Amino acid sequence: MTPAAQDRRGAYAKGVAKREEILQTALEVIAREGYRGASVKEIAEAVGLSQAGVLHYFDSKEELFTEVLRRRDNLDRADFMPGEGWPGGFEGMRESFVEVIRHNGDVPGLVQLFSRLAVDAADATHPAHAYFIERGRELREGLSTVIAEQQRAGTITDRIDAETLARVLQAVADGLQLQWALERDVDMAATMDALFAALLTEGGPARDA
Amino acid sequence: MTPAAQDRRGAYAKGVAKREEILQTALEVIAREGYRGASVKEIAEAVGLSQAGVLHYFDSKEELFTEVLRRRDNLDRADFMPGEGWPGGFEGMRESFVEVIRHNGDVPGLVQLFSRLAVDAADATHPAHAYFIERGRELREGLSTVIAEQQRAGTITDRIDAETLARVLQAVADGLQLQWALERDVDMAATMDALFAALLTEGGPARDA
DNA sequence: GTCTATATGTTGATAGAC
DNA sequence: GTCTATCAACATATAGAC
Repeated sequence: MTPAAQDRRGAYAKGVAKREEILQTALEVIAREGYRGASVKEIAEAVGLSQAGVLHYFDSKEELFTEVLRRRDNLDRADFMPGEGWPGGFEGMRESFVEVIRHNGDVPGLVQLFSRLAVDAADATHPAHAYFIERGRELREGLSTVIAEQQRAGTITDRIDAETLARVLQAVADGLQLQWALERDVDMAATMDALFAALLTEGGPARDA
Repeated sequence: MTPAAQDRRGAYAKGVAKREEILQTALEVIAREGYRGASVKEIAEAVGLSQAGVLHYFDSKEELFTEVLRRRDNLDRADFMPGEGWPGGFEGMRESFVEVIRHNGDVPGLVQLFSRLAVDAADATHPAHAYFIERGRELREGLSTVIAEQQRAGTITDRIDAETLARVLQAVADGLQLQWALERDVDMAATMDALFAALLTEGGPARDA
C-alpha cells in the first residue's frame, strides 16, 4: 500500500522523518549561528548528512529555509489563532496578537529567518514570494475585520481606516522584529500592547482596566 | 601640501572622486538589478574598473554597501531634518517624517539596500551594526522629544509613552518598507500620515484641518 | 599610489556511482 | 537514499606593472 503523496518527494515514512529532522535542525543552527553562518554544509553536518544529502530533499537552500519558516509559521498561527478569525472581539485579537509576538521573543532563529526571507522574497523569483504576499493579505484581512467591527461598536478609534490600521499593525510587528534583532532589550510584546491600549476610545463600552 | 586625511584612504582628489563614483554607481546597479544581482563584479564593470579595483577602495562588499547607505541616509536626513530636531512642532515633524517616506518611494534600490542591511546588521560583526544602533537611537530620541512636548500641550494622545510611541513610529516606517518591497501598490506615505492623524487628540489646540 | 592579473578558499548546485 | 566528484560564482589576498 503506497502512502498518500502529501508532497512531491519524501512521501515515504523514512523520507518524511528525515525531511522533518532537517527542518528542525536547520532552525537550531540558525538560532545558534545566525542566518549568515547557517550554510547548507553546516546544517548537513549537524544532521549527520553530506551537503548533497540535504539538497536531495530540497531544491535549493532558499527553498529549504522557506519551508522551515512556512512550517513554523503555520504551527504558530494554529496555536494562537484557532478557527477562521480571532475569538473574543478586539480584546481576543489583542491578546492573541501580543501573545504571538511574545512567543517570537523565545525563538530568535525564527525571527531572524523571517526578517531575512521577508527581504529576499521581494524578488518575484524567490520561492517565498507568493507565500509572503498571501500571508500578509490573510493577516490584514483578519485584523481589519475585527477592527471595523469594533469601530462600529465604538470601542476603538475610528480616526483611521480599518484596512490602513491593519497594515500599520502588521508593519509594527515586522518593524519591531528588526529592532529586537539589533538590540535584544526591546520588549516587542509590551510595545505592541501599549499601542493597542492607545487605540482604545476613552469612553468606549469595553473600556480597558 | 598634503590634503586633509578625511578618511583612511582616498584622501587624494582623484581617489575621493573615484570613491564617490563607485558609491553612486553601486546604488544605480542595486536599483536596476536588485540587491541579489549586485555583485562586486557587476558594480566594477558598471564603473569601469576591475573587481579588485573596486575592492581597493573598500575592505569588503558589506563595507561598500554600508557606506552607500550611510551616505544617502545622511543626505536625506540633512534635506528633510535640518538642524538638531524638527522645526514646527508636531506638524513639522509629521510633515518631514512623511516626506522622507514619500521620497523613499522614488528610490527602490535604496529601500531594498536599507532593509537588507537592517537584517544583516543584527550580526554584531557586520560593519553596519553600530551604525544602525546609533541611527535608531537618534531617530527615536528626536521623535520622542517632540512627542512628549506635544503630549504636554495636549495636541496628541498621552495614552502611550513618548518613548514607546517613538519606537512604534520607527517600526511602522521600517515595516512599511518591507510591505512596499513586496507589493509596490502600498502607499507608505499615506499610511504613515493616516496614523499620525489618528494620534491627534479630538479637541486638542492644534486641531488638524 | 593606483591599478591589472592572478591565485586561493568557500559556497551552492549538479551528475553519476553505489 | 546517500555518497563522491565536480562545477561555476563569489569574496578575498597578493604579486607586480605603470
